Amino acid sequence: MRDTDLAEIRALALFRDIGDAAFAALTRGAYHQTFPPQVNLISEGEAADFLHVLTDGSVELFAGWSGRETTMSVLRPVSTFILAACINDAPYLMSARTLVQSRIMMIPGSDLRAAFAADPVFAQAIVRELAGCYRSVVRHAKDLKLRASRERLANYILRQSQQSGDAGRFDLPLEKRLLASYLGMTPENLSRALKALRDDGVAVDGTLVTITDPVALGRVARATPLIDGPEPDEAIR
Amino acid sequence: MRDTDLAEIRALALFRDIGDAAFAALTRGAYHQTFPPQVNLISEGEAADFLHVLTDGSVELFAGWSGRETTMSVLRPVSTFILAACINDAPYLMSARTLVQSRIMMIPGSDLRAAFAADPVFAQAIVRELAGCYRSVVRHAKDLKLRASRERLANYILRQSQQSGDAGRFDLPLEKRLLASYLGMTPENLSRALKALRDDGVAVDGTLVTITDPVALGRVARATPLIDGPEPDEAIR
DNA sequence: GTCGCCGCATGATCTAGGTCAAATTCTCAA
DNA sequence: TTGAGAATTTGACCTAGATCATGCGGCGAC
Repeated sequence: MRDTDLAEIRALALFRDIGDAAFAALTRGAYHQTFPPQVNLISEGEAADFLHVLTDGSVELFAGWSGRETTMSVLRPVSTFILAACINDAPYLMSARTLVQSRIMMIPGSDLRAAFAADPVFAQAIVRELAGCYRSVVRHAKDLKLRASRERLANYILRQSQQSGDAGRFDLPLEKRLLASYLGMTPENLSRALKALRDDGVAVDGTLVTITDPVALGRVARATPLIDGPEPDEAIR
Repeated sequence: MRDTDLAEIRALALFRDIGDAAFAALTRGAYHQTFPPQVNLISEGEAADFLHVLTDGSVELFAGWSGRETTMSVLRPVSTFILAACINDAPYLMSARTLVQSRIMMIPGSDLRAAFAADPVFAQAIVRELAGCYRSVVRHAKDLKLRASRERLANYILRQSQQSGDAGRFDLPLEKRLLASYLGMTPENLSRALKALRDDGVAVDGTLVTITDPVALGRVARATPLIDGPEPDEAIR
């Protein structure tokens, strides 16, 4: 593995404070690979063999049932995924695929569990990461159960705008059909909802979203930190 | 705290394998209290001060937004809750209230974090517990996003039946309005959905549910371990 | 008992959002 | 540049499930 890659990974909250020995043991057996777009990295139901760390690109976590499929999360660098399955040595509950060309480090689950047992500082970092993932899904579930689709969209736009520097203007970081799936609606309905939000201070041109009236949009969204953050999480950003 | 209580708690997966010193440190500052029904234990947004362990009774985790409210989970003994908020020292994302008279042990967050740092075995147990909670919410989210309400109900009935010894007959462990909220539907619609399932092998009389035709019900439910378990989790059981 | 409340069921109606189909725009490779 | 296929939009329509209103039945307070 390249030293520059290692340095970048070392800077992750998950690895920042652990001992050099533990870090070396973790990365010794690890792969760091580049994948083309649309590559299936893992499929739900399979055994969890590797902790994945996305260092560059974009990865979709999704799940399917009975011919249907839904986007659970879209990850940006630098994030870890499927930590929970890996820790518990359980089958994945979600599948993962690259959306664009992506670099991903894969750490063998056995190494992960060994390092976890050997280094208390690493254990602490793992727990923080896991707790963050947990809270992120809880937010997603609350969003789905408590809000109508237009409200979810309005809040998504506000969150996204804030994460892009709060300039009131940003590019959607994913295809609209995936955003629709993430928000729990159909692409058709997302299209209509975006048009409907014109009256509430949102202008859309292709992937460029502009918030023309933050107050009006805020009235629709009624954002709350208990659903919309801020908190470091692995949801779409 | 009574010795019998302590023994029971000690037997929890979370505490089973930790050292006596760590366990003593954890329980020294802990309370073990009995609460009447319908008592608010915690409210979302508040700071997380205590890890809660339900030792007897039943507790509802719920969340609200903008005048709406939804049941996220209903806990049975013995379960821990709000571990994630406590570990991260972050605000609760969910509120909790007793449904019936309940006994709950509360361990100060500071003690929890101290024990976590001091005892690697405890740290490992915490991570397992957290990973289980995470996977439980992911299942809930998949259930909500991938299934129609009747399908969710059919699967709930199958899960519940299995957890009650698979006799094909069990008592609903919660009020129907709470079940409806947990399943993401209105009480009216739950009532109709239960009636509709008569054609698919389910008979309901009050809180008593009887599966008269497991094959037919299975055809509707199309259960999968990737949503419906089995896995120790903190969802309704 | 019986009064009043609450959980639940049922019917009538409404609507958010899904489905289907067709037109339009975008992407990208030849 | 051009053409094929995909993404998106738009319109027409439909349905799952919400809402509203009413009635029933159990249960606790008095």
